[in-house]
Amino acid sequence: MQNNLDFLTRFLVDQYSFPAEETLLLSKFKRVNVKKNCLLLTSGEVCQYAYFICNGCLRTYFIDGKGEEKTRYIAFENKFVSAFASFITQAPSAECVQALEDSELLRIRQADFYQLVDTNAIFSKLYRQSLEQAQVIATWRIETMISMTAKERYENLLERMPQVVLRLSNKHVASFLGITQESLSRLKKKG
Amino acid sequence: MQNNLDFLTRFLVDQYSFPAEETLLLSKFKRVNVKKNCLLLTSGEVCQYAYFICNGCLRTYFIDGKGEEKTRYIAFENKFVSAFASFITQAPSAECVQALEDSELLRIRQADFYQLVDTNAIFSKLYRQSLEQAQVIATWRIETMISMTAKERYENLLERMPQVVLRLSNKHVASFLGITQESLSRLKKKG
DNA sequence: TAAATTTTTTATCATTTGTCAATGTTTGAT
DNA sequence: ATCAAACATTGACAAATGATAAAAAATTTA
Repeated sequence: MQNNLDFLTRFLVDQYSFPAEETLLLSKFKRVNVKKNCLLLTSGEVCQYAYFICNGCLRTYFIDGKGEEKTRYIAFENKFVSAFASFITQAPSAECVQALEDSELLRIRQADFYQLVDTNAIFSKLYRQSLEQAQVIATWRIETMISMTAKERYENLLERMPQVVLRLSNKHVASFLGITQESLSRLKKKG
Repeated sequence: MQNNLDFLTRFLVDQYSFPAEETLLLSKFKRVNVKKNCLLLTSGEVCQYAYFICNGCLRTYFIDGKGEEKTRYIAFENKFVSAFASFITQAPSAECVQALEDSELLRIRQADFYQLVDTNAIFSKLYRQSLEQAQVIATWRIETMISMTAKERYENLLERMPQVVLRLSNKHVASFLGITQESLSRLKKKG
Protein backbone atom coordinates (compact mmCIF):
# COMPACT_ATOMS: atom_id res chain seq x y z
CA MET A 1 0.00 0.00 0.00
CA GLN A 2 1.44 3.27 -1.09
CA ASN A 3 0.23 5.21 1.90
CA ASN A 4 2.04 2.89 4.28
CA LEU A 5 5.06 4.86 3.23
CA ASP A 6 3.72 8.25 4.12
CA PHE A 7 6.06 8.72 7.04
CA LEU A 8 9.17 7.95 5.05
CA THR A 9 8.01 9.91 2.02
CA ARG A 10 7.30 12.99 4.08
CA PHE A 11 10.65 12.67 5.80
CA LEU A 12 12.54 12.31 2.53
CA VAL A 13 10.67 15.13 0.85
CA ASP A 14 11.14 17.45 3.81
CA GLN A 15 14.71 16.62 4.71
CA TYR A 16 16.27 15.51 1.44
CA SER A 17 14.29 17.21 -1.35
CA PHE A 18 13.16 13.82 -2.49
CA PRO A 19 10.90 14.19 -5.54
CA ALA A 20 7.44 13.34 -4.22
CA GLU A 21 6.50 11.69 -7.52
CA GLU A 22 9.24 9.07 -7.18
CA THR A 23 7.70 7.23 -4.29
CA LEU A 24 7.78 4.07 -6.38
CA LEU A 25 11.43 3.84 -5.39
CA LEU A 26 10.24 3.29 -1.87
CA SER A 27 8.34 0.14 -2.73
CA LYS A 28 11.13 -2.00 -1.31
CA PHE A 29 10.23 -0.77 2.14
CA LYS A 30 7.78 -2.93 4.03
CA ARG A 31 5.77 -1.89 7.02
CA VAL A 32 6.35 -3.74 10.27
CA ASN A 33 4.51 -3.03 13.50
CA VAL A 34 6.06 -4.39 16.66
CA LYS A 35 5.26 -4.47 20.34
CA LYS A 36 7.44 -3.06 23.07
CA ASN A 37 10.40 -5.34 23.87
CA CYS A 38 10.13 -7.14 20.53
CA LEU A 39 13.52 -8.42 19.38
CA LEU A 40 14.15 -7.59 15.72
CA LEU A 41 17.61 -9.11 15.67
CA THR A 42 19.38 -11.38 18.15
CA SER A 43 23.12 -11.80 18.45
CA GLY A 44 24.54 -14.45 16.16
CA GLU A 45 22.10 -13.67 13.36
CA VAL A 46 23.13 -11.80 10.24
CA CYS A 47 21.42 -8.42 10.11
CA GLN A 48 19.20 -8.50 7.01
CA TYR A 49 17.32 -5.27 7.49
CA ALA A 50 17.63 -1.59 8.14
CA TYR A 51 14.66 -0.03 9.90
CA PHE A 52 13.17 3.41 9.52
CA ILE A 53 11.23 4.46 12.61
CA CYS A 54 7.86 6.07 11.80
CA ASN A 55 6.75 5.92 15.41
CA GLY A 56 8.35 4.45 18.50
CA CYS A 57 11.85 3.67 19.62
CA LEU A 58 14.58 1.15 18.86
CA ARG A 59 17.83 0.34 20.58
CA THR A 60 20.87 -1.76 19.74
CA TYR A 61 22.53 -3.54 22.63
CA PHE A 62 24.96 -6.32 23.37
CA ILE A 63 25.69 -8.69 26.23
CA ASP A 64 28.94 -7.90 28.01
CA GLY A 65 31.41 -10.26 29.71
CA LYS A 66 29.33 -10.40 32.90
CA GLY A 67 26.12 -11.18 31.06
CA GLU A 68 24.70 -7.66 31.35
CA GLU A 69 22.86 -5.86 28.57
CA LYS A 70 24.65 -2.71 27.41
CA THR A 71 22.90 -0.25 25.13
CA ARG A 72 25.04 1.18 22.37
CA TYR A 73 22.47 3.18 20.44
CA ILE A 74 18.96 4.54 20.90
CA ALA A 75 16.85 6.22 18.24
CA PHE A 76 13.33 7.57 17.91
CA GLU A 77 11.15 8.80 15.04
CA ASN A 78 12.65 9.56 11.61
CA LYS A 79 15.89 7.70 12.12
CA PHE A 80 17.32 4.62 10.48
CA VAL A 81 18.51 1.88 12.80
CA SER A 82 20.44 -1.27 12.12
CA ALA A 83 23.17 -3.42 13.59
CA PHE A 84 25.61 -1.52 11.38
CA ALA A 85 28.63 -3.79 11.57
CA SER A 86 26.60 -6.86 10.61
CA PHE A 87 24.43 -5.03 8.09
CA ILE A 88 27.51 -3.74 6.29
CA THR A 89 29.57 -6.91 6.37
CA GLN A 90 26.77 -9.51 6.46
CA ALA A 91 28.68 -11.29 9.21
CA PRO A 92 26.84 -12.56 12.33
CA SER A 93 25.95 -9.70 14.63
CA ALA A 94 27.26 -9.23 18.14
CA GLU A 95 24.47 -6.75 18.72
CA CYS A 96 20.75 -7.18 19.20
CA VAL A 97 18.09 -4.79 17.91
CA GLN A 98 15.02 -4.29 20.08
CA ALA A 99 11.94 -2.09 20.21
CA LEU A 100 11.66 -0.17 23.48
CA GLU A 101 8.14 1.05 22.70
CA ASP A 102 5.34 -0.22 20.48
CA SER A 103 6.72 0.90 17.13
CA GLU A 104 5.69 1.43 13.55
CA LEU A 105 8.66 0.66 11.35
CA LEU A 106 9.58 0.39 7.71
CA ARG A 107 12.19 -2.18 6.91
CA ILE A 108 14.29 -2.74 3.83
CA ARG A 109 16.52 -5.68 2.94
CA GLN A 110 20.26 -5.10 2.85
CA ALA A 111 20.63 -5.86 -0.87
CA ASP A 112 17.70 -3.63 -1.79
CA PHE A 113 19.07 -0.87 0.38
CA TYR A 114 22.49 -0.93 -1.25
CA GLN A 115 20.91 -1.14 -4.66
CA LEU A 116 18.97 2.03 -3.95
CA VAL A 117 22.11 3.68 -2.61
CA ASP A 118 24.11 2.66 -5.66
CA THR A 119 21.54 3.62 -8.27
CA ASN A 120 19.82 6.65 -6.83
CA ALA A 121 21.60 9.91 -6.16
CA ILE A 122 19.23 10.99 -3.41
CA PHE A 123 19.54 7.72 -1.56
CA SER A 124 23.27 7.85 -1.97
CA LYS A 125 23.31 11.28 -0.40
CA LEU A 126 20.85 10.19 2.27
CA TYR A 127 23.04 7.28 3.23
CA ARG A 128 26.18 9.39 3.27
CA GLN A 129 24.52 11.99 5.46
CA SER A 130 23.18 9.28 7.73
CA LEU A 131 26.69 7.93 8.14
CA GLU A 132 28.05 11.41 8.80
CA GLN A 133 25.35 12.04 11.36
CA ALA A 134 26.03 8.70 12.99
CA GLN A 135 29.67 9.72 13.20
CA VAL A 136 28.78 12.98 14.93
CA ILE A 137 26.64 11.11 17.46
CA ALA A 138 29.31 8.49 18.06
CA THR A 139 31.89 11.24 18.53
CA TRP A 140 29.67 12.88 21.10
CA ARG A 141 29.24 9.61 22.99
CA ILE A 142 32.97 8.92 23.02
CA GLU A 143 33.72 12.45 24.18
CA THR A 144 31.28 12.20 27.09
CA MET A 145 32.64 8.81 28.10
CA ILE A 146 36.28 9.89 28.21
CA SER A 147 35.76 13.28 29.80
CA MET A 148 32.76 13.25 32.12
CA THR A 149 31.62 11.67 35.36
CA ALA A 150 28.40 9.64 35.35
CA LYS A 151 26.55 12.63 36.77
CA GLU A 152 27.80 14.96 34.06
CA ARG A 153 26.94 12.42 31.40
CA TYR A 154 23.40 12.18 32.73
CA GLU A 155 22.93 15.94 32.68
CA ASN A 156 24.44 16.12 29.23
CA LEU A 157 22.06 13.41 28.01
CA LEU A 158 19.13 15.31 29.46
CA GLU A 159 20.16 18.31 27.35
CA ARG A 160 21.12 16.53 24.18
CA MET A 161 18.65 13.66 24.02
CA PRO A 162 15.92 14.43 26.55
CA GLN A 163 13.67 11.86 24.91
CA VAL A 164 15.88 9.08 26.19
CA VAL A 165 15.30 10.15 29.79
CA LEU A 166 11.65 11.14 29.32
CA ARG A 167 10.43 8.14 27.39
CA LEU A 168 12.52 5.23 28.61
CA SER A 169 12.98 3.37 31.87
CA ASN A 170 15.88 4.10 34.20
CA LYS A 171 17.16 0.65 33.44
CA HIS A 172 17.68 1.52 29.79
CA VAL A 173 18.96 5.01 30.51
CA ALA A 174 21.57 3.55 32.88
CA SER A 175 22.52 0.93 30.32
CA PHE A 176 23.00 3.66 27.71
CA LEU A 177 25.11 5.76 30.10
CA GLY A 178 27.27 2.76 30.97
CA ILE A 179 26.40 2.72 34.68
CA THR A 180 24.20 0.62 36.98
CA GLN A 181 20.56 1.41 37.69
CA GLU A 182 21.49 1.96 41.33
CA SER A 183 24.07 4.61 40.45
CA LEU A 184 21.60 6.39 38.21
CA SER A 185 18.99 6.33 40.96
CA ARG A 186 21.47 8.00 43.32
CA LEU A 187 22.57 10.59 40.76
CA LYS A 188 18.99 11.64 40.19
CA LYS A 189 18.34 12.05 43.88
CA LYS A 190 21.40 14.17 44.59
CA GLY A 191 20.41 16.38 41.61
CA MET B 1 55.16 16.25 -8.32
CA GLN B 2 53.37 13.11 -9.31
CA ASN B 3 55.50 10.79 -7.26
CA ASN B 4 54.69 12.66 -4.09
CA LEU B 5 51.44 10.78 -4.32
CA ASP B 6 52.92 7.33 -4.47
CA PHE B 7 51.67 6.36 -1.03
CA LEU B 8 48.10 7.35 -1.72
CA THR B 9 48.13 5.91 -5.23
CA ARG B 10 49.41 2.58 -4.03
CA PHE B 11 46.83 2.53 -1.24
CA LEU B 12 43.96 3.33 -3.59
CA VAL B 13 45.08 0.86 -6.21
CA ASP B 14 45.58 -1.90 -3.68
CA GLN B 15 42.54 -1.33 -1.50
CA TYR B 16 40.00 0.24 -3.84
CA SER B 17 40.88 -0.96 -7.35
CA PHE B 18 41.64 2.59 -8.29
CA PRO B 19 42.75 2.77 -11.97
CA ALA B 20 46.46 3.50 -11.75
CA GLU B 21 46.28 5.64 -14.88
CA GLU B 22 43.90 8.09 -13.23
CA THR B 23 46.34 9.52 -10.77
CA LEU B 24 45.63 12.96 -12.20
CA LEU B 25 42.55 12.93 -10.02
CA LEU B 26 44.87 12.97 -7.06
CA SER B 27 46.46 16.26 -8.02
CA LYS B 28 44.37 18.08 -5.45
CA PHE B 29 46.34 16.36 -2.71
CA LYS B 30 49.36 18.29 -1.44
CA ARG B 31 52.22 16.85 0.50
CA VAL B 32 52.79 18.17 3.99
CA ASN B 33 55.59 17.04 6.28
CA VAL B 34 55.22 17.86 9.94
CA LYS B 35 57.22 17.40 13.10
CA LYS B 36 56.05 15.53 16.18
CA ASN B 37 53.57 17.58 18.24
CA CYS B 38 52.74 19.87 15.31
CA LEU B 39 49.19 21.22 15.58
CA LEU B 40 47.37 20.93 12.27
CA LEU B 41 44.11 22.35 13.61
CA THR B 42 43.34 24.16 16.86
CA SER B 43 39.93 24.44 18.45
CA GLY B 44 37.88 27.36 17.20
CA GLU B 45 39.23 27.06 13.67
CA VAL B 46 37.16 25.66 10.83
CA CYS B 47 38.65 22.40 9.60
CA GLN B 48 39.70 23.01 5.99
CA TYR B 49 41.57 19.80 5.31
CA ALA B 50 41.39 16.06 5.46
CA TYR B 51 44.75 14.34 5.86
CA PHE B 52 45.95 11.05 4.48
CA ILE B 53 48.78 9.59 6.55
CA CYS B 54 51.65 8.22 4.42
CA ASN B 55 53.91 7.85 7.45
CA GLY B 56 53.48 8.78 11.06
CA CYS B 57 50.56 9.28 13.41
CA LEU B 58 47.79 11.80 13.99
CA ARG B 59 45.32 12.25 16.81
CA THR B 60 42.24 14.37 17.36
CA TYR B 61 41.68 15.65 20.87
CA PHE B 62 39.71 18.23 22.81
CA ILE B 63 40.06 20.09 26.08
CA ASP B 64 37.58 18.94 28.71
CA GLY B 65 35.87 20.94 31.46
CA LYS B 66 38.91 20.64 33.76
CA GLY B 67 41.34 21.81 31.09
CA GLU B 68 42.68 18.32 30.36
CA GLU B 69 43.43 17.03 26.87
CA LYS B 70 41.27 14.04 25.90
CA THR B 71 42.10 12.00 22.83
CA ARG B 72 39.11 10.94 20.75
CA TYR B 73 40.84 9.34 17.79
CA ILE B 74 44.27 8.04 16.83
CA ALA B 75 45.34 6.84 13.40
CA PHE B 76 48.52 5.64 11.71
CA GLU B 77 49.57 4.93 8.12
CA ASN B 78 46.99 4.65 5.31
CA LYS B 79 44.15 6.33 7.15
CA PHE B 80 42.32 9.57 6.57
CA VAL B 81 42.06 11.90 9.55
CA SER B 82 40.08 15.07 10.04
CA ALA B 83 38.05 16.88 12.65
CA PHE B 84 34.97 15.27 11.14
CA ALA B 85 32.25 17.41 12.66
CA SER B 86 33.92 20.64 11.56
CA PHE B 87 35.07 19.27 8.20
CA ILE B 88 31.52 18.17 7.38
CA THR B 89 29.70 21.25 8.62
CA GLN B 90 32.42 23.89 8.17
CA ALA B 91 31.58 25.17 11.64
CA PRO B 92 34.38 25.99 14.11
CA SER B 93 35.94 22.84 15.52
CA ALA B 94 35.86 21.82 19.16
CA GLU B 95 38.64 19.38 18.37
CA CYS B 96 42.31 19.83 17.64
CA VAL B 97 44.32 17.73 15.19
CA GLN B 98 47.92 16.98 16.11
CA ALA B 99 50.83 14.88 14.87
CA LEU B 100 52.13 12.49 17.52
CA GLU B 101 55.15 11.53 15.42
CA ASP B 102 57.08 13.19 12.63
CA SER B 103 54.64 12.55 9.81
CA GLU B 104 54.39 12.60 6.03
CA LEU B 105 50.88 13.62 5.10
CA LEU B 106 48.79 14.40 2.05
CA ARG B 107 46.13 16.99 2.59
CA ILE B 108 43.13 17.95 0.51
CA ARG B 109 40.81 20.93 0.88
CA GLN B 110 37.24 20.26 1.95
CA ALA B 111 35.65 21.57 -1.26
CA ASP B 112 38.06 19.59 -3.44
CA PHE B 113 37.40 16.51 -1.40
CA TYR B 114 33.64 16.72 -1.75
CA GLN B 115 33.99 17.51 -5.43
CA LEU B 116 35.98 14.33 -5.91
CA VAL B 117 33.43 12.39 -3.87
CA ASP B 118 30.54 13.82 -5.89
CA THR B 119 32.06 13.34 -9.32
CA ASN B 120 34.10 10.16 -9.02
CA ALA B 121 32.55 6.80 -8.31
CA ILE B 122 35.68 5.38 -6.72
CA PHE B 123 36.08 8.31 -4.39
CA SER B 124 32.43 8.15 -3.53
CA LYS B 125 32.84 4.52 -2.59
CA LEU B 126 36.08 5.25 -0.78
CA TYR B 127 34.41 7.91 1.30
CA ARG B 128 31.42 5.74 2.07
CA GLN B 129 33.65 2.87 3.14
CA SER B 130 35.75 5.24 5.24
CA LEU B 131 32.61 6.42 6.99
CA GLU B 132 31.46 2.85 7.51
CA GLN B 133 34.84 1.90 8.89
CA ALA B 134 34.83 4.94 11.16
CA GLN B 135 31.44 3.78 12.42
CA VAL B 136 32.79 0.33 13.21
CA ILE B 137 35.71 1.85 15.15
CA ALA B 138 33.47 4.28 17.00
CA THR B 139 31.12 1.42 17.88
CA TRP B 140 34.04 -0.52 19.28
CA ARG B 141 35.15 2.43 21.40
CA ILE B 142 31.65 3.00 22.77
CA GLU B 143 31.26 -0.69 23.55
CA THR B 144 34.52 -0.83 25.49
CA MET B 145 33.67 2.33 27.40
CA ILE B 146 30.23 1.13 28.53
CA SER B 147 31.16 -2.44 29.32
CA MET B 148 34.78 -2.70 30.48
CA THR B 149 36.97 -1.60 33.36
CA ALA B 150 40.06 0.48 32.62
CA LYS B 151 42.21 -2.65 32.85
CA GLU B 152 40.05 -4.55 30.40
CA ARG B 153 40.04 -1.60 28.02
CA TYR B 154 43.82 -1.47 28.13
CA GLU B 155 44.16 -5.17 27.34
CA ASN B 156 41.58 -4.83 24.60
CA LEU B 157 43.49 -1.90 23.11
CA LEU B 158 46.69 -3.92 23.18
CA GLU B 159 44.94 -6.58 21.10
CA ARG B 160 43.03 -4.37 18.73
CA MET B 161 45.39 -1.43 18.21
CA PRO B 162 48.78 -2.51 19.56
CA GLN B 163 50.43 0.33 17.67
CA VAL B 164 48.84 2.83 20.05
CA VAL B 165 50.55 1.24 23.03
CA LEU B 166 53.80 0.43 21.24
CA ARG B 167 54.41 3.73 19.49
CA LEU B 168 52.89 6.36 21.77
CA SER B 169 53.59 7.70 25.24
CA ASN B 170 51.61 6.54 28.27
CA LYS B 171 50.24 10.01 28.53
CA HIS B 172 48.52 9.69 25.17
CA VAL B 173 47.47 6.09 25.72
CA ALA B 174 45.84 7.09 29.01
CA SER B 175 44.15 10.04 27.35
CA PHE B 176 42.76 7.73 24.65
CA LEU B 177 41.52 5.24 27.26
CA GLY B 178 39.85 7.99 29.25
CA ILE B 179 41.91 7.46 32.42
CA THR B 180 44.79 9.24 34.16
CA GLN B 181 48.46 8.49 33.51
CA GLU B 182 48.75 7.34 37.11
CA SER B 183 45.96 4.79 36.71
CA LEU B 184 47.52 3.47 33.52
CA SER B 185 50.87 3.17 35.21
CA ARG B 186 49.33 1.08 37.98
CA LEU B 187 47.35 -1.12 35.57
CA LYS B 188 50.50 -1.97 33.66
CA LYS B 189 52.33 -2.94 36.84
CA LYS B 190 49.61 -5.22 38.19
CA GLY B 191 49.18 -6.86 34.73
C1' DT C 1 -9.08 -6.01 40.99
C1' DA C 2 -5.50 -9.01 42.69
C1' DA C 3 -1.40 -11.37 42.07
C1' DA C 4 2.83 -11.63 39.86
C1' DT C 5 6.51 -9.50 37.76
C1' DT C 6 9.45 -5.85 36.87
C1' DT C 7 11.43 -1.62 38.11
C1' DT C 8 13.09 1.72 41.39
C1' DT C 9 14.92 3.11 45.64
C1' DT C 10 17.73 2.66 49.69
C1' DA C 11 21.49 1.09 52.51
C1' DT C 12 25.93 -0.99 53.35
C1' DC C 13 30.26 -2.32 51.96
C1' DA C 14 33.99 -3.32 48.42
C1' DT C 15 36.51 -1.94 44.51
C1' DT C 16 38.06 1.06 41.12
C1' DT C 17 39.73 5.22 39.78
C1' DG C 18 41.06 10.05 40.69
C1' DT C 19 43.85 13.60 43.21
C1' DC C 20 47.85 15.29 45.04
C1' DA C 21 52.57 15.21 46.17
C1' DA C 22 57.11 13.44 45.85
C1' DT C 23 60.62 11.13 43.33
C1' DG C 24 62.82 8.86 39.39
C1' DT C 25 63.50 8.62 34.54
C1' DT C 26 63.72 9.93 29.81
C1' DT C 27 64.04 13.20 26.21
C1' DG C 28 65.42 17.13 23.80
C1' DA C 29 67.85 21.43 23.27
C1' DT C 30 71.96 23.88 23.72
C1' DA D 1 77.80 16.20 27.92
C1' DT D 2 74.73 19.09 30.64
C1' DC D 3 70.69 21.05 31.94
C1' DA D 4 65.88 21.78 31.73
C1' DA D 5 61.59 20.16 30.69
C1' DA D 6 58.50 16.61 30.05
C1' DC D 7 57.10 12.12 31.32
C1' DA D 8 56.53 7.97 34.32
C1' DT D 9 56.18 5.82 38.72
C1' DT D 10 54.86 5.36 43.49
C1' DG D 11 52.33 6.13 47.78
C1' DA D 12 48.64 7.92 50.71
C1' DC D 13 44.22 9.32 50.66
C1' DA D 14 39.54 10.79 48.68
C1' DA D 15 35.75 10.28 45.69
C1' DA D 16 33.00 7.80 42.48
C1' DT D 17 30.96 3.76 41.18
C1' DG D 18 29.90 -1.25 41.57
C1' DA D 19 27.93 -5.35 44.09
C1' DT D 20 24.67 -7.22 46.91
C1' DA D 21 20.54 -7.45 49.38
C1' DA D 22 16.17 -5.91 50.82
C1' DA D 23 12.17 -3.18 50.59
C1' DA D 24 9.01 -0.06 48.15
C1' DA D 25 6.72 1.30 44.02
C1' DA D 26 5.03 0.70 39.53
C1' DT D 27 3.52 -2.05 35.79
C1' DT D 28 1.71 -6.03 33.57
C1' DT D 29 -1.06 -10.04 33.40
C1' DA D 30 -4.60 -13.08 34.60
